[in-house]
Amino acid sequence: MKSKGITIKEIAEIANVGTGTVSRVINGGVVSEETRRKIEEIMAENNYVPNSSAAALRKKKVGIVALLVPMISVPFFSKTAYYVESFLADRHYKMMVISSQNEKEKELDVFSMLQRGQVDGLIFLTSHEHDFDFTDIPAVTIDRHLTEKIPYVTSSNYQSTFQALEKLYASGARKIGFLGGCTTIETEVTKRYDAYMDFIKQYNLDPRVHRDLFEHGEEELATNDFMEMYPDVDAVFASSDIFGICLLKEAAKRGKTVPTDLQIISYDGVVDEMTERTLTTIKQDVKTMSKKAVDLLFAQFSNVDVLIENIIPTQLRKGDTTL
Amino acid sequence: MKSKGITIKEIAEIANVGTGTVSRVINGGVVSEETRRKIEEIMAENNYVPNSSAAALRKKKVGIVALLVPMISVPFFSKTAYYVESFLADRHYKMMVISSQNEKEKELDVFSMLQRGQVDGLIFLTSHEHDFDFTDIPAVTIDRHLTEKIPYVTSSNYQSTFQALEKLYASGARKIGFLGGCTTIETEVTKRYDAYMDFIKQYNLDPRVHRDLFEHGEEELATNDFMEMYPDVDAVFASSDIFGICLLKEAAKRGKTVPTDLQIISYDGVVDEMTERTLTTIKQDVKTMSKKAVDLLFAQFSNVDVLIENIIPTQLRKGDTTL
DNA sequence: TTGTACGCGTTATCAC
DNA sequence: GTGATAACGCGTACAA
Repeated sequence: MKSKGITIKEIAEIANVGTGTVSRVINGGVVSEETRRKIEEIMAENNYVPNSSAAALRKKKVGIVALLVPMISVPFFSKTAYYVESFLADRHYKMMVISSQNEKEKELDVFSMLQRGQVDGLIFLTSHEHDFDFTDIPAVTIDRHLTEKIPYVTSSNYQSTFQALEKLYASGARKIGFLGGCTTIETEVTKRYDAYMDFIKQYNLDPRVHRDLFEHGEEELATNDFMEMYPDVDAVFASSDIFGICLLKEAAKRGKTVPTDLQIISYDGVVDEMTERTLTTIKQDVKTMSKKAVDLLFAQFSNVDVLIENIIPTQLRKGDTTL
Repeated sequence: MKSKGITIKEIAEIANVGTGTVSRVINGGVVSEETRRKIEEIMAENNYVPNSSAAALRKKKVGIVALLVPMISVPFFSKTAYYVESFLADRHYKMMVISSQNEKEKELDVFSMLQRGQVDGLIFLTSHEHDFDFTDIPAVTIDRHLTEKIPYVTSSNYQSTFQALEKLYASGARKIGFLGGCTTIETEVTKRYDAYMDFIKQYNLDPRVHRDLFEHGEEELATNDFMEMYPDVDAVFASSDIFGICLLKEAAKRGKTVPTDLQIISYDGVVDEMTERTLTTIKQDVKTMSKKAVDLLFAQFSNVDVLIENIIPTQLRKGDTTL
């Protein structure tokens, strides 16, 4: 099976036709029904399979898209990967996953893959500054407005957060905190924090913020720090589900009852089935976001103009962590 | 940047050398220090990048490995993907992810990718029967003993499960249940069930089993059914963390206190940070398993003989769900 | 140490 | 509708 690999040329010889005709059979070109059947038969008999690299070399297209994420094992990213892969598969494309672990070098690697023609396009969810020239490269970002040229998909971060905070306020909370990570650069996710700060100002409250360059895995410690800093909080907006869960644990440790002593709303909504008590979350529509990202990329493949900004609505899902 | 793409030939012309010399510079062949420096400079100036498809066509190697999983968003699989990707990256290989959703057609697609030379090798965690000819194909499975030729990596399913059950017994549990999914075919995971049945027999207990072809997402319902069937259980072995979490929820619903009324031990140990209360789990060493899988694959690339069976030890991690 | 020339397996162009 | 043939960009004998 792996022995040799028969070529299009040999198939052509056996069938007494030109290689062009065989190629047309493979690619669905115009071939008489008779010869098509004959060639297909011969291909099946010799279990011929076309060689990807050769086709890619000619067509200047490999049929692969790279997905760049900070860490594929983080639920939001693995869920995104799941949907992206499925939408790519619909178009007979494959997905290559690069888990950058926030290392700049690894992120750059993806761009070189693009230049080498190892992938046709790029979808990325990353948070580094890049001095790369993005002119004319087929790429889409998620949660990041990189340049005026690269379309991006994101959720209604600002609005959703603001509304969630107002909900907490309406339920009586006044000592509302913000807990979350941040990145070295501005992203769409940053707007969750912006919304919080605007809210605090507008409602004339005291800010209770813990926000830093946390690595994945440090959330628990960060949450502990947060509760040390603000032992009196009565509600917290967590900028990701992970922090929401950490808050649940931390509350238990400190004998605080959720949601009576402490309310929690988290962003993402990707751990529904994973938690013992359901978090009240701002649920991102990961499926729609992924579909949009794929669609935007293929629009670029076809040189179709697209909107740069694509905001997908969220849904506030009431769980067990709010009143 | 994407405009044209300069070729090795043009670089050679500019440098007044043959294409062979340029190629040698790229691939680390024997070149005089002087010309090497000159060529490298010219390559940098014209930001030349070698074309992947052309190189792959010649070398008959693309530098890509496919990872086939049922669903990339499931924690155990995304964690595996994370490690596999990182170990592949160490060897300058890329990872393609195929999320089969248990569809046979999609699984077959991966084999065709191998034949087409779109990937060099295959790591798969899947549960379908395949009449594919596995002779001589570079592949490794995880948790599945497919044929005598394909090496596989798994954890000590039987032993670990048996020991966990004995632990429950030692703590006084006598109405011990088994809750988990199963597959259409025998896999290494099946041995967790085998261990349970052997344990029940050996200790002369009554079996309390709910085990079926659950889809991802049906776990909650299945857990409810389980508790309806056996309202009197005092301990449950859950064949995955997901079921462990579902049991926690279900216990809460029914006013059962964990671990006094109900003890839980689950297999996998991949959701540590995700749960409010820490599950007592049989923790698989996913990192070592992934490394082993990658190593086994590359051994095949180099025609090195390898062990077919590779069992990675687990660790019973005491959490909050056992006495 | 270096250059030449051929082949890797396809697709696309063009006459027929 | 079909068959030659020329690319696609690179690696590698082989000769120099």
